[in-house]
Amino acid sequence: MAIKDRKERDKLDRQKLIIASATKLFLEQGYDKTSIRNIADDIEYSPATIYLYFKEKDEIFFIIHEQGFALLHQEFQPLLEIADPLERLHALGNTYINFALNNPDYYDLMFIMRAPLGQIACHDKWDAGDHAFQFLLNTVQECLDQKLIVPGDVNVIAVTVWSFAHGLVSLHIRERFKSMGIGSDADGEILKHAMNYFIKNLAH
Amino acid sequence: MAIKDRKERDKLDRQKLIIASATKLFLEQGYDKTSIRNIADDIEYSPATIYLYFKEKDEIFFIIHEQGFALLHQEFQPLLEIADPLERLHALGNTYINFALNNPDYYDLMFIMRAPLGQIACHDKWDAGDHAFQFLLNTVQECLDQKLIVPGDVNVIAVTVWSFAHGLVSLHIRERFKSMGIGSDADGEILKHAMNYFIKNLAH
Amino acid sequence: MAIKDRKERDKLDRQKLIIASATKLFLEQGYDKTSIRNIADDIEYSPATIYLYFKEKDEIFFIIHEQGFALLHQEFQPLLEIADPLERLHALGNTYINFALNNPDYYDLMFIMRAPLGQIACHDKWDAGDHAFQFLLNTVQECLDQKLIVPGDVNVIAVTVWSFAHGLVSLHIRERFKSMGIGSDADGEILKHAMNYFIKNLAH
Amino acid sequence: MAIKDRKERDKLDRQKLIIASATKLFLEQGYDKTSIRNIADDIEYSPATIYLYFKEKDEIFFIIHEQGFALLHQEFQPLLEIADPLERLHALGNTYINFALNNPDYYDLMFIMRAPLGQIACHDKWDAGDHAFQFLLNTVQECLDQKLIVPGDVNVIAVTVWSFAHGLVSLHIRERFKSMGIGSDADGEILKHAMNYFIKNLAH
DNA sequence: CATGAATGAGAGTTCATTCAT
DNA sequence: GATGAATGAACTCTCATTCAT
Repeated sequence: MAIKDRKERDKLDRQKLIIASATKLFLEQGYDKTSIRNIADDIEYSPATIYLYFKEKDEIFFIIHEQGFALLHQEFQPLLEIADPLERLHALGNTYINFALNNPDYYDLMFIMRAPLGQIACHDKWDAGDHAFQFLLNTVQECLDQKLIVPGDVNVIAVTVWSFAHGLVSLHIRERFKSMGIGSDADGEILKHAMNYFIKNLAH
Repeated sequence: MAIKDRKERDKLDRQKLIIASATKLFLEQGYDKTSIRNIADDIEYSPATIYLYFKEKDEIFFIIHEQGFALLHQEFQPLLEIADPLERLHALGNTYINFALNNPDYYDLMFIMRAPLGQIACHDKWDAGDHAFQFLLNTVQECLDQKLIVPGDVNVIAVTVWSFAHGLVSLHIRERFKSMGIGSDADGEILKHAMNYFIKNLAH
Repeated sequence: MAIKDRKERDKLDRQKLIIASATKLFLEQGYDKTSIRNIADDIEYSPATIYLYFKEKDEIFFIIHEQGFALLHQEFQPLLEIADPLERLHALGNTYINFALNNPDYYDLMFIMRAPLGQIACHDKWDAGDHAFQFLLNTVQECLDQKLIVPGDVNVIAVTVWSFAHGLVSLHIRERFKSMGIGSDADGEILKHAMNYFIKNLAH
Repeated sequence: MAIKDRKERDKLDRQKLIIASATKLFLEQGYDKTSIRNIADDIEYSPATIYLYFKEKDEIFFIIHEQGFALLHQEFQPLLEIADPLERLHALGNTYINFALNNPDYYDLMFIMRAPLGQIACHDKWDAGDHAFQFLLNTVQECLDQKLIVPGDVNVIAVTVWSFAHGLVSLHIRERFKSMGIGSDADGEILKHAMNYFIKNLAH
């Protein structure tokens, strides 16, 4: 039994090793430029070995995808302790921006990239996302209940908030602000200012 | 003369054919995965033929880009006649959304896709984009001057507006609302509602 | 009749035009890098036009080949007037070197390049070459008759002379002296010195 | 252990196979016209396989080059034992000719073919060549010291000797003697006679 | 279990050449 | 007579993937 256990543990270890390397490379170079061979070289195994643990390249990236959502979820945890829902909403926005700025490649994979993933995965994949959106919905609902924000349909408002935040960071990540010559963007300062302005409006 | 004309027309037609196919494929598969061969297969010409009309792959991308901005610019024209700046701002947002919904391929290419923004091209290419952003800036400034919106830095506000609109349509285009199970999105109705809510907030 | 004549003349003119351009490009860039399209662009005709005058690329280069031999032949003419055969032999060597240094691409095509030419051409092509070799043979024979050089078989001696001269210039043209770090070669001075030494030996 | 050894041997065998094929094709068609595909077809492997053994096309060429020089170097070894420098010089010439006649493919590659002499490679590659030339220089110098040959600058004389030998074999290899109708050349007899004559002159 | 070896498919690009007009 | 348009075949090189060992 013990032997079997160890073997399983070994197997998991190597899976983790692969994912760790893949994540590293992916975050460094992006999806397309991360090849199976790169990963194999990095972990000093042969490319064929990787196929013992994962069916195909996309499967690896599916896992990275999930990790991204796990990470985002984790970042959201401290927010639960903020009592005031409006304040919590604002913090949510800032946390979202920070996550995107600190993990642009995760963000890209999670919210921008055309998914290279098989359909089957589709359902599971978004559990984490759904969860996060629920959190947003709840917070907005609380704000509405306490009349802290301009009244409206809760779904519409949640979509508004998410869209705004996503627009901010995705234009930043894909460098459309730079193209437009919007200056102080490099440090992401303007993103915070915009978020402030947006929340101020909302709270009216 | 007539013959010459027809030939010119034919040539333009074939250019358009290539561009149309390329646009479709770029959108469907992304820039990297769209090969000259794919395009050639799609239009049922040989790969070499494409090089008779375009110097290199990037040139095709560049032209599509430009066309997209030209089209957007055109859509913006009628807005100049709206006297009230807040009303104009609202119309601008709706026009932007409509453009994105009607031309998701162009929109993707112009504002979402990561693509080799060739150095030389970079400047010219964004003239159109700059122009559009200027238009937004001016409108926001007028709104501020007439105290129609919550006061703030004009750049921050413009970025806020653009980000919101971009977030809306890009989440829609990349089907992240669907993934989230946000229902009535198919018809894009929710986008309009969100825009209404956003503008109402702005106008306080 | 006159019309027919003119047409023929026109045709020849255009052939010459093509050859002139091809020669220019060939001498500038070498055989492989000279494309039909280059030539067509240069003479401002379409590539297809060139095929009205020549069956294929090689045919053009066959003619250039012939021109090279004609040119070499021409350079040899003045030597006929040198009465002393040894002196003539020396001058022949120097002329050969000069021809190679002044027309390295012709030389390459004539004496170094693996012929890309059809077999048929083979016979005619070398008439000029034969002629030149005859001239060398005769001169050597005269030297022998007048006991001006170390005695030996006339063919062997001719081969010796030609080989030496060819070795000199071909190592120079293909830059093997440079590779060897033989310094003053750039100006070709060493070639002349070697020729002097060689002839001095021959004359014992 | 044995297994590992065999695998290594197999690997080397396949490298040799590629090199052999490449050498053959390079010679037959020239560097430019020899494609990786040609080589792959010839050895009945896929083009991609070749890249498992060599990083790029140039590397193959470079290795062939080196091997050629190693072989030539080896052939020169016995000559060191010849005490008389003039005799040694003569033997050197004959060895050079024999090397060229026995390995026309290598010779072509080493001394005739035009090929992209990659920058980095350039230095190392010619070490062997330099070495051989040094050997020639030393021998000539000894001949001069012992007053066995016509006096002159040692560099000039070495160039003279090398050029002569190179001229002989390269005209032979590229079949310019045949074209000229110089008969008994097939067996290479005339080359030896020419070498004899040349040395006799030198020794005067 | 791990891998060395291999490959088919595909990338962008260029070229000599052909043919209907 | 001249050409615009087109193409097949070729190029070097990379990649995800497979399979015998």
